[in-house]
Amino acid sequence: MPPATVPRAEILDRLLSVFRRYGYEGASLSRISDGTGLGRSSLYHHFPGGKDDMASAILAHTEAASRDHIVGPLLAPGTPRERVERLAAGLDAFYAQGTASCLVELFGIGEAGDRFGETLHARVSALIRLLADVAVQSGLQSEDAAIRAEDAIVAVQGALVVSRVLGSTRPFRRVLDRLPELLLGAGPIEAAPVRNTGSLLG
Amino acid sequence: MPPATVPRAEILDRLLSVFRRYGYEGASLSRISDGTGLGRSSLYHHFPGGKDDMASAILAHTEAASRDHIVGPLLAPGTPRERVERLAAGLDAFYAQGTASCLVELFGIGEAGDRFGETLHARVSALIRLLADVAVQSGLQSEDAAIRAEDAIVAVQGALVVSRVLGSTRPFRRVLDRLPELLLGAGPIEAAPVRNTGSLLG
DNA sequence: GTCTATAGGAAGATAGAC
DNA sequence: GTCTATCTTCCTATAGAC
Repeated sequence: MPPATVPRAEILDRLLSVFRRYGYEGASLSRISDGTGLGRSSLYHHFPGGKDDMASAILAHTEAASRDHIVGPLLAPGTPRERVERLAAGLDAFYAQGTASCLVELFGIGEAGDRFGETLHARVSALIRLLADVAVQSGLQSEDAAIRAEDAIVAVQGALVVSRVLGSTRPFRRVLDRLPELLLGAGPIEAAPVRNTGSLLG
Repeated sequence: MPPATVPRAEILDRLLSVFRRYGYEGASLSRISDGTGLGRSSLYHHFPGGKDDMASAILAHTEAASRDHIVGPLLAPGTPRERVERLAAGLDAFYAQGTASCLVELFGIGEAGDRFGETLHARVSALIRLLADVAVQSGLQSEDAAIRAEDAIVAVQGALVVSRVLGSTRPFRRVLDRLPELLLGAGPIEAAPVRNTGSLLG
């Protein structure tokens, strides 16, 4: 069999799916080998540092994917609402319609957390700041924007957890649908949903 | 039962903290032994089935704790708002002010997920139904109540993830503060959800 | 109930041929 | 780049004394 050269990006995609399935600690070299189709030696050829090296490469790889699916849509031209709607579509792709665990769950616990926690912290912080910028550009005040941005990330992460445990992508899809509203507030055309702001009942 | 040197409840608490620190796969018997102060043989004496047995016992143990901190406050007498406020206090205790990972992160991934996923699914589903009941009792329509209940759980789970990765309990505390509003809608007196709880990114 | 000791296997990682 | 073979370390789990 000739050397069926597998592109590095493809290897990283397969690696990520193994880590997403088993978590960092649970992803043994045997499972990684099975999941990627690469033998142990091939794995160590591509990632001399072993699992740690693989995880680092995955994080760098997902950062690139994040630029395509998340940061790009947010920075591209358009109204804030349009950009957030594109972001929602990008998140849908990035998280495989809500079936994929978030990276914090995979690399933020145990020894992996000690090793990669700071990287994840930086990534999440940067994303929150980015979302807050968009909210500010839509006219919200700085403090309100920061809170909404954090709430939006909280909702996305929580939806991934709940979707997984319930075996349904519905929570994730609902959060994505509400993302523009969560981040920017109710739009000018579609009135605020049954949000009971003036009732005197108690 | 002869006098046990360490009460079973205490053992389970220590066990849970080890699993919360390392996750299921990462919690090796050595680490469990260190974290609990029990030798290997003692552990197998208390849990003949090994790690699987320990995790099962922890899940049963947390179900009891859930009755004290979560279900109890929700079913105890009082207005829906009072009950949800008590629930928030119970969640605060249950999740150690937001510093503890949720069980879905620990036991819902990898082999542990195959083994305990159904249990977690049942637990989360039951909790969502319980929250929806309270929302209905506060006057919300059934569909709205169900959605709000799910959103509330999404927010709590997401806040735990984000709080951990940011190294700050603020997201979790903010979600608990907003929990009555999330679940029941804005109250009759304070209508504006705009709330200044401090600067972001701690 | 807890100890020491150890079995049996799987883990991560490496060496050298091709 | 991939293979087979192997090393060391750590793993879960058990046995038997006290």
